Amino acid sequence: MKTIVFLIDTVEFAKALADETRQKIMALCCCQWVSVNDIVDQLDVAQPTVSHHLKILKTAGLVKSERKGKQVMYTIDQARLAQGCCRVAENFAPDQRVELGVEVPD
Amino acid sequence: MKTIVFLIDTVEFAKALADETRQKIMALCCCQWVSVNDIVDQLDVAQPTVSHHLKILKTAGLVKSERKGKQVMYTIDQARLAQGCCRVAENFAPDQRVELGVEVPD
DNA sequence: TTGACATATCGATAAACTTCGATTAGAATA
DNA sequence: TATTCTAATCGAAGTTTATCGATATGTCAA
Repeated sequence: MKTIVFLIDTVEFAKALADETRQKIMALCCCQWVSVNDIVDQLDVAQPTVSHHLKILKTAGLVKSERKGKQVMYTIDQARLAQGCCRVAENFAPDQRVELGVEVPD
Repeated sequence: MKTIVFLIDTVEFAKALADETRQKIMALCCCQWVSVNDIVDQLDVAQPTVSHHLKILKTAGLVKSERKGKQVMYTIDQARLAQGCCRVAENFAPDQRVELGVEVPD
């Protein structure tokens, strides 16, 4: 069996994170699914701008989306995001112990 | 005793990381002290450009520097970098277990 | 199928960023 | 002190990015 591992590109990862509006959007779709309009309503940003940022986040793999009727719902891909953080730490702070723990079922 | 905690600004942190040349520079000064000229010699980038990037990295707290004679030596502030990674993970992937381990002396 | 709603794409503009040559500032040495 | 070596700053040019209004696409309901 061939195992394909998608290594996160740390530059693309950092670029996706490197904007205040995008981090606000990420904060809104952390731990919940939100529509584009939900985000527009809560931030002082126009709808095309939100769509633009969501596209960047999605391309970088930081959010995932799902259409639900007329709406498109977004949420953070937490596993992917954690993976990116760990990869940056591994690359540039190898002497520190930054670990991606695994949830152990009760 | 008052404990002052400098919380990393995750936007500034990500912006500092969000450039290929800067990540190359970081790779070079990871786990070792290197001079500006060392970096210039190993990358295909002009000296003012390297100084510019080092300044951004330093302002963000990702590298520290020390003058040694004519030269200024730089190295990554690994603790700080790991802290930034953990903070991003805490903010945007709270359900994942990304941990900053503590070295235990033998 | 028509109308209303939600989101994506397009095109333009302004701001931010990267890069480099030229110059300046700082430190060691002859 | 004059010279040389190293790094920082300045100013300009080119590129990338963020933003928004206008418009197109897609989905549902009447």
